[in-house]
Amino acid sequence: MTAPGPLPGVFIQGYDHMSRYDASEIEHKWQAAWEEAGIFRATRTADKPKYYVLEMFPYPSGRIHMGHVRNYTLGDVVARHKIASGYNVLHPMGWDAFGMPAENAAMASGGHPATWTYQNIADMKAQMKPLGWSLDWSRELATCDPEYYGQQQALFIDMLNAGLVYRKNAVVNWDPVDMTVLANEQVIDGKGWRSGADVERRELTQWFFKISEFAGELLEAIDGLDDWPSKVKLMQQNWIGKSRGLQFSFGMVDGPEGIDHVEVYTTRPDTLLGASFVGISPDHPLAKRLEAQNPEVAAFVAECRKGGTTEEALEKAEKRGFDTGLKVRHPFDTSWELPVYIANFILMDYGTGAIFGCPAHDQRDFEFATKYSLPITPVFVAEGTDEAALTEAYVPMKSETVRYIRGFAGGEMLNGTEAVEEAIRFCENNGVGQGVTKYRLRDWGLSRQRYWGCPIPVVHCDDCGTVPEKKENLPVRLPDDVTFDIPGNPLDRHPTWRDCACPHCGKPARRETDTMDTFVDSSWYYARFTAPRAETPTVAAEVDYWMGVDQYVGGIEHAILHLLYSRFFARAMQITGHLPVKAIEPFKALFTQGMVTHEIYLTRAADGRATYHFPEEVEGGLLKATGEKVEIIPSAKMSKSKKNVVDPLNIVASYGADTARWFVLSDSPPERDVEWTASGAEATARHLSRVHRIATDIAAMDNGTSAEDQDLLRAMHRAIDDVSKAIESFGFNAAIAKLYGFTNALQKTNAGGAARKEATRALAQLMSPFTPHLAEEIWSMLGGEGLVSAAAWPKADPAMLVEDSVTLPIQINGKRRGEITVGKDLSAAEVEKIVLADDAVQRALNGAAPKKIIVVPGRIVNLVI
RNA sequence: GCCGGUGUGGCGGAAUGGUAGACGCAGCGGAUUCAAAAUCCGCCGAGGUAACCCCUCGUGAAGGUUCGAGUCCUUUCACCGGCACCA
Repeated sequence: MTAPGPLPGVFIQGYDHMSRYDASEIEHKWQAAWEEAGIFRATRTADKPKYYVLEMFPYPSGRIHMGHVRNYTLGDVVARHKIASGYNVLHPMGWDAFGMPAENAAMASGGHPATWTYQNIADMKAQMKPLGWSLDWSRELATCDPEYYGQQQALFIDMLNAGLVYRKNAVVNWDPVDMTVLANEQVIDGKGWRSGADVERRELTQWFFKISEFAGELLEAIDGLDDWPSKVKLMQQNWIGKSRGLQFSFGMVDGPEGIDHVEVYTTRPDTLLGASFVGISPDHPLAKRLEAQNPEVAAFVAECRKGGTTEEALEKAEKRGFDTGLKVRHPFDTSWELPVYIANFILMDYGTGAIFGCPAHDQRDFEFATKYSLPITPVFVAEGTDEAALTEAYVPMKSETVRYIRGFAGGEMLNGTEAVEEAIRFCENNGVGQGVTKYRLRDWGLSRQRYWGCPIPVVHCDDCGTVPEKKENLPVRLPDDVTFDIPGNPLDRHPTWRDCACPHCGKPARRETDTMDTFVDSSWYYARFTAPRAETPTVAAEVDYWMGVDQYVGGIEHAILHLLYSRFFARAMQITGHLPVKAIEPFKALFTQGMVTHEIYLTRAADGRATYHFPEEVEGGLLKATGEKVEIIPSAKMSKSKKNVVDPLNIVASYGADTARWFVLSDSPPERDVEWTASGAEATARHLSRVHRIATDIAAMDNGTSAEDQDLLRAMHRAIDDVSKAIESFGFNAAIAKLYGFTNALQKTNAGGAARKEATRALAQLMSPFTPHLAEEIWSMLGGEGLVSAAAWPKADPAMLVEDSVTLPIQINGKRRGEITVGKDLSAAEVEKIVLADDAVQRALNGAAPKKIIVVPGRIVNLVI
């Protein structure tokens, strides 16, 4: 990392007032003042409404980045505005502190994950404090603290007792590098989301949360999340994936012993007469039975499992099947027999793990049927066409009406949705299966074979089976004496940690050595913040008062997993008595912010290989060191490997926290990406310096009056109104634009000292959510009472927002041709008269009379000629 | 492939269906200065015009609705993001 460079004279030189803008001095001073006043400590009082603002807590990597700065500044603006607006604000901060990087660090350098993690927390906190966020640090928590994870264990036990947790054998994604299981959601392109290793499929006994039982409820409740981005809601809806279909059985002709049918699920029962084969998953019980008996099957199945789920594999891999030789009978015609294939593209986790293939109307089935020379029988054809040989599957939209040539229910002309419902009704009436609603959402596998996570508080006893630990024995602490020199789970190989007494019968027993997925930790921290030191997971009075979170702020990358898990946990905690019903949706409003991006600078070697350069190494498109021209890639996500990073510490050291805060909010709407530019940061620093100078000058003025006082005060009220509205609607870039405008007005005005001082105090207040330190400084310079951070938010006087006269543009046939200024209450008829007398209008009319005149009061006049 | 989102000056972006380009950056000109930095003032979509005026064009493209469209509708292109052998 490069050291903060010398300042390019932004606020030092040439500014020869007695007190120049020294960000560092100001920021330290006011942070100390806030600390002393304790104004950010959340208190529960009956006299004020509450407001809970929360940003997604960070992983303690040890270093904050610009994304953090933007995220926490966004939340801070909301929090500070709400404090000033008279709310008891809860704005806490903590650490998502369990997880693999700590173990990786321990493996790499031989230390202990706890040492590494707590050092990082200390470092990161030290980096965060100078940003001046209005956080209640007294509520700080770390998920790796026994104080936290002990309560998580209590919660887990309650959930276990409530039947929300269970154990089952399951095919899981095994990360061979990290030696751990990954949730389906944590497998990205067939690779582990952290290690990047190709994921294998293995069968293990795993702990699961019954989130799928809540699929319907979680889906329906999305409609009530009015203050969530519709994009996130849609992503969750798709993830939960509701489908309507028919579940039914194919009877087996000569099945292995004990297996006389194959249960399938289909969303297209209307194509039943186009069935040409039955496919089962390699993990289907029938496949397993055959695998045990037939080495050929075993080989095929093993091949499927090895092929795994990597994207290339799936892309390249043909649809492959293994003909089991078994036959099933078609439910409509028992003499019609279909072959049973084990197929590599069928997932055991979805539906029943078995399908019937209708090659005519499913491209995947079509390819499969072509490969294995299975019949391809169309069930319907496009309107106005006749049956013809197919070269690819015909898959129209379900809303499209088609002509059924092998339909068996409803009419001939139907759209897909109607046909499916008719087919389900027909099948149910004829005793062939039943209509069911299924969800794509699967249960949440939470077991991890890792050390640095919350131990699952259960005990395995030879006599009593799997029993929860007694609550009085919580927390089940992680042992300190562990090593990480070999992969795998240190808990598993610890000499004594596993040994314990059965909580039930007292005999010697073994602890569970799985720890919890870190998504568990972050699924309830929002509730824990309301009583972070309590000896129960939550405290009724506190959660009743503070929950739910009024504004949650974080990245879109958590749109599905974290947010869905949290919604599930809120329900589970309600069932187990840890949260009130009103907090069933934990996050009332969600805001997802964009990234901070930066140009990438690179030079290329002769062979075309890129070398990346830090922004500090580049000036004017040239490398400082060699003068070589650099290639510039615009607007890329900040990434250490591409070196297009800007260290917040350098920015704070060079320009101050207020500059960093202002700039990350100024240039783009918060939900969009913002590009960090050196010139933009410098311009921000210049502007803040200018504000300081203007305020210094005004503070030194006499309290005179002038004819322009009213104009300035009108501008002030206009600014109060605009900025307040912009803040409330997350238009922070717009709020900042208005603050620029108001500052310009303040600089140019000839108003008297009294009015200018009043306006400057208002400016300080309006700036305080964005640049709180400078705002305090100005406030105190101008004789503001107490801290501006604690002062009541200013209110715009409606009377001062009304202009006496308005300027109306005049359009002729929709094109602007001139303007008139008239009294605000002038009648439409009067306006018409004035418009018609206007020179530009006369010229355009050229003697003719207008066909039509539209007068929109206070807005515009349009003449049609 | 499906589902979203976004396309506006050199750049980031602003515009309840009502003056397109607020505000900022960059750039240009000027004041100040011995000079520079800093600061202040002004200009800044394209084209036409000697020029103020004024005129023409202009919000990815093509249509449409409307007195009036960046905004609404249809079609289309490009880019970004999410999802997927999901039965």
